[in-house]
Amino acid sequence: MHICMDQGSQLGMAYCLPNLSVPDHYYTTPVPLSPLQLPFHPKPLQMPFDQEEALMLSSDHCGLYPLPALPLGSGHSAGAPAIVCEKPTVGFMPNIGAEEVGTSVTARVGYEGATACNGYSSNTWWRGSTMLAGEKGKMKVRRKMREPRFCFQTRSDVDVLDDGYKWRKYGQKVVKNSLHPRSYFRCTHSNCRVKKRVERLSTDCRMVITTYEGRHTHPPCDDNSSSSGDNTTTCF
DNA sequence: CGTCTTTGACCCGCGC
DNA sequence: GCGCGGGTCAAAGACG
Repeated sequence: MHICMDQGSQLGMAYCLPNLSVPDHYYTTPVPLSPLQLPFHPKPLQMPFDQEEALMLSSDHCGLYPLPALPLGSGHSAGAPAIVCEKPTVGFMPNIGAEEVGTSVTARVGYEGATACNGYSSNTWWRGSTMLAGEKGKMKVRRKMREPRFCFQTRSDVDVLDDGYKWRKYGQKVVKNSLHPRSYFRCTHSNCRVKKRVERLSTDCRMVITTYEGRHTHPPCDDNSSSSGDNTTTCF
């Protein structure tokens, strides 16, 4: 397995460069990164996807804000020598997300950011936190801008990959132009508003697109015994 | 009985 | 202004 990521993400790990012009390249780390470790998820994912599958990191044009300490593949240097490879799709597209990712044949990881680059806390949200609990229906507080999003695509038989956190499903929706419903999950930890969406590619039902939104405010569950889709673990 | 999933309804943003 | 589509809520049911 390889991790591929474009320069936007690479730079985004260290700097905040909102208007950076980025060469149309992907960078492939020559070192196999296994297990995969996501920026928001310190615990390596237990991914049953094809070992030959390539994973690519990318970010949208304005999403170049600092990633959290990103030990892409713990033990491997994020600044390891990179191999430039062709970018498979259009260049530095805005709003790389599940929709865009879904057009790729290879598995890839995208880091989708909001407009603000000066940190997670400055994202222009219609703060849901301003809504009192039980003040439902006041959807004026619905988020206007999205949290930083990190999406990736894997080939897997299971929908929900174990990333070390405990999720609660709060919705499922059939989306247009997709044969498979999209599932919505929320981190069960209190005060943690991280969400994730899981859907399968209509063109390849084996491909699972997972989109994380937001950052966890707590460490992951340390229960390694949990299997994919297993919600028996405990977060603290 | 507590927790989680399902699912229909509701709300909002956006395009026309 | 209207309709469509995506995202969220919450009641009800399932499950352990």
